[in-house]
Amino acid sequence: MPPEASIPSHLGFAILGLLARRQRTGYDIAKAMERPVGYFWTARHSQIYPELARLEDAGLVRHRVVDGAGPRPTKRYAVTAAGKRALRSWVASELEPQPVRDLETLKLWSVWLVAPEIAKSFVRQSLSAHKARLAAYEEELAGVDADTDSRDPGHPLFASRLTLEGGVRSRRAAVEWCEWMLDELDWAGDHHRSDRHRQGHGARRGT
Amino acid sequence: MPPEASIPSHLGFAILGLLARRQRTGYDIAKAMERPVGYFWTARHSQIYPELARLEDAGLVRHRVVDGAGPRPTKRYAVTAAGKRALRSWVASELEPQPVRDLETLKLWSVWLVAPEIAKSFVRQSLSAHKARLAAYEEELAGVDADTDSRDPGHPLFASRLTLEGGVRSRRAAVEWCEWMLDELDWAGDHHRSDRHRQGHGARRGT
DNA sequence: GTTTCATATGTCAACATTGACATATGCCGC
DNA sequence: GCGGCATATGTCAATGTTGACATATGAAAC
Repeated sequence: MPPEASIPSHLGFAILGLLARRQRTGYDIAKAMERPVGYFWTARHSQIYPELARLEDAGLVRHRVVDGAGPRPTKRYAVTAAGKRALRSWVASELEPQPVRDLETLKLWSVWLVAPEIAKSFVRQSLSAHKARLAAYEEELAGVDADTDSRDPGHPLFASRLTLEGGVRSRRAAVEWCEWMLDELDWAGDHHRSDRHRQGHGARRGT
Repeated sequence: MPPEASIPSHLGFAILGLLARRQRTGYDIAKAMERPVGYFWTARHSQIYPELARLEDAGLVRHRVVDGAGPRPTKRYAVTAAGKRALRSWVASELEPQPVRDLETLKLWSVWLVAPEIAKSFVRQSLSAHKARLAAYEEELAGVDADTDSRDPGHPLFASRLTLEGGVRSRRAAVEWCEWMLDELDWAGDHHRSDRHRQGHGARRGT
């Protein structure tokens, strides 16, 4: 029996999710954390290798040494039956609210401090980032969508299709939002200039 | 001159953004990190108090002791001129790509492992959370929108309006996405069953 | 009257995450 | 043949973040 299997961290479940689809080396996992898993969860290799060791201690994954190019033995990991059970029960568990950390919105929240022109250049940066991500999602979704396996709710591609669809929808909304903000800033900039020249500085408050 | 002002952390800028709108105690900041700033950035008081001390060391905020109900002296913080400059230049700086950490999508990505019925209950949980958040955003936006200050690009409420509009749009997209997923799961669940039992089945709607 | 809640500030251990350092091989282009 | 890149796994110090512990007062609910 493996040591008592403590509940893995979020990263642990991200790794189990990858290994449940197919076996991988730690290096493969690190690459997947850029794309496509990196679209919603990221980690560096320096976090992945220790986490794999912890998962193995808990009996949720195991490895076999294979041929490879590194200076150390290359290890290929696979999920165990216990690992798959842990993953399944995590998916079925209540979705706890997660801390939000959105740097883009945080910056935008203080955008009233800078001139409308600078605000517009900020929004344009956001817009192009969202557009690029949208294009990536759409391309990947087209590939998944063409595969008939993506209609089978028991196939990994089914889940890939759901997540990609969400990505496309949220990025489309973000692109439209940025375009709306540019309109607002255009109008506000003009308006502001017109009655810019004198008004008192009263005590302002905001929420 | 204060000690050399190192660049504050993201949390530091969140706090500066709050104090740039008006003075607050550490406790007030902690409450604001639930709502409305908590909509895009969160922190506990155990993180806020040390950060305020660091910001003060860097000369970006200062405090005055006021009457209060706590066991220790109550401190009211305000942003300094240097703090406002730091915040402004951060807003104008390039938007660095941020690590994504989306637990909801991470779970969904492994949803192929569970029965469609369980998947549906997961999506229903998401849906109700998104709907609740959407309602909160809409209510807050209605209040901000009614204030004419929210049209002035130099007023905090202008920035509040932009961020809330983004919140409304993204949550609306999320609600529609969840409803789309429920449709997909309905159809896929039926399809799955009918395949197994060799029964005929009707048409489905488009992607 | 007593429990509970909001006010109010702090510390600390544990865990999560990043970025730098460390290492060695094979392949490709120049 | 040499530089750069992909393969491949690891450690470590520093920073970010959480959850628990600690404390005291006034007001409202029961």
